[in-house]
This record gives sequence, structure tokens and C-alpha cells, in this order.
Amino acid sequence: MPELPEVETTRRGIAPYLEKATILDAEIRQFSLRWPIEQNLANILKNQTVSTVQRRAKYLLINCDTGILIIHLGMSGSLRIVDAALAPPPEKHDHVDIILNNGFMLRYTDPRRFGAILWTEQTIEDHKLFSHLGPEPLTQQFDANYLLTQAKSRKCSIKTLIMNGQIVVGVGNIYASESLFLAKVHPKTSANKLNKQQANQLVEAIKVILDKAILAGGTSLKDFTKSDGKPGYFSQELNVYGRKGETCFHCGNTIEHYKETQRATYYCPVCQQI
DNA sequence: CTGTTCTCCTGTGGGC
DNA sequence: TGCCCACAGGAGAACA
Repeated sequence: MPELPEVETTRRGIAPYLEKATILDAEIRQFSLRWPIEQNLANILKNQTVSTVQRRAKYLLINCDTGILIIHLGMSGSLRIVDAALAPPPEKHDHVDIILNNGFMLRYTDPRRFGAILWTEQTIEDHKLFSHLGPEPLTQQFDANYLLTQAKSRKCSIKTLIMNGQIVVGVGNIYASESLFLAKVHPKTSANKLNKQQANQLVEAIKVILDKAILAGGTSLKDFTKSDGKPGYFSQELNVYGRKGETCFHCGNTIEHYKETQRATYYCPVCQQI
């Protein structure tokens, strides 16, 4: 389940192979992802040279001559670089290969097909998937004042708020629970009841957790072409997520669990008071 | 606008 | 032991 750090790690892993390379061809074996892949995509991509690989929220943006290839990994997607001469035959869920002129190919794999591969000739700011997105969590724009301002007029819980991409992007279900634990904020706290200190702690916690995960991802980068495309940092220790009934590392009490908007939420009822 | 529910999909794991 | 089915989840779409 790629969260923002995994997407960023993927970006850093694939960028050196893609930037300045020219796309020779694309082999699309499965068009049915979250949205159908454009039928003509292989033709569009042919002879395009990649300038840069960027990330916005959890989307990867592969900038080409005449447009942008947008890739989202969804729940189970991954990208890896494969030496074209040694490429193993595609397996069941290897849906797309993008073949480069430098001897490598970019292979997209996604068992659950929640991901997306889109082509746009719009600028990202104008694209409807991006035009309403909030700031990146690791920028200065995302600070306690900003969060407080946004929270003030909202009746939803603070957990729902930080997972709302219009408020801030890139905080998925796992890191939402983890950052609320670190900030000692109860996930059910009404957004409009958040105080200054809590906002400070929460913003800090989100940044620390994402930073740490990206850093951990970097250590597995050297194996990027050999791995299955899943950087191994995800094993980083989780304090509450998935630990229902287990002991809080901080206070020793029992981690609790409930569902909100169909999503599992984990917290320590002692460390995180409303 | 806001908030909530639905939806896509398949590998995993809990329960019997 | 083996089978079956509920569950998990990112995030846009649809709906209230």
C-alpha cells in the first residue's frame, strides 16, 4: 500500500533511468486499471523524450516532450526498472512495459488494479485531478497556522481532515493513525476543536513520520532494479497501526481500534485523549 | 460547499 | 486440513 514515502522513493529510484531517455515503445497488456488506459497511449509515447520525473501527492509525473504521463500506484501498484536484455517474461500482473532507448524498461505491476496510467497535455495545475489538491506535507506551506485555519470550519474528525487531499496531500490511512499517536491527538477529535498546541504537534508529527520513511526508503534504493519494486522500508516500526489489542509502547495500555468512513483507525486511549 | 457512502480489484487471513 | 468469504485500502464519483 504505497503511501507518499514509497511513491517518493519510487520516483528517486526510477528517475535516473528515465530522465533524458527516449521512449521506443510501450507494451500495454492490460488497459483496465482504475480508469482505462488510453487506447492510443503506446503511439503517443513513441519517440517522446523524458525530461524530468516529479511527484505531486501520490502521483508520479513523467514529463515528456508533448505532455505528461501520470502514474498512480493505487493500493498494490509498483514500478521497477528492468534490463531489457534480461527482462523476465511478464507475469500475470505486469500490465505495462515502457521501453527506453538506453537498454532499460519501466515495468508497471498492479495486482488489484487500483492504480492509474494517464496521459495529459494540460499543465498539472489545470488538470482536474490536481487543481484542488492541498499543499505537500513536507513544504513550509503546511504549518500549524494553515492546519488550524482549515480545521476551524470543519465538523469532521481530525483524522478525516488530515486524510483529505484538499487540506493536505499524501497522508494515507496508516500514517494518519501513526501521526495522531505521535502528536498525542485522539483521532475522533473534532477538527474545529483542535487547539494550537495540537496543531503544532500534529504538523510536526506528520513531517517527522514522512521524512523518516523517505529516509528509510533511500537506504534500499541501491537495489531498486533488482528488487520487486517494493522498497523494504515499510517494515519500519508502527506504533499503533494494526496493533489492536496489543500493548502501547509508550504507556503499556491496550491499543484500540474502530472504523471511520470504512477505514480502520488505531489509537491508544491513554496517550491520546480527546 | 460539506460530509458520507459507494466503487473499483484480488491476495490474504480468520473462522469454521 | 481445507475451503470460503469477508476484509483491506486510495481516492474520485455519486449522492444526500
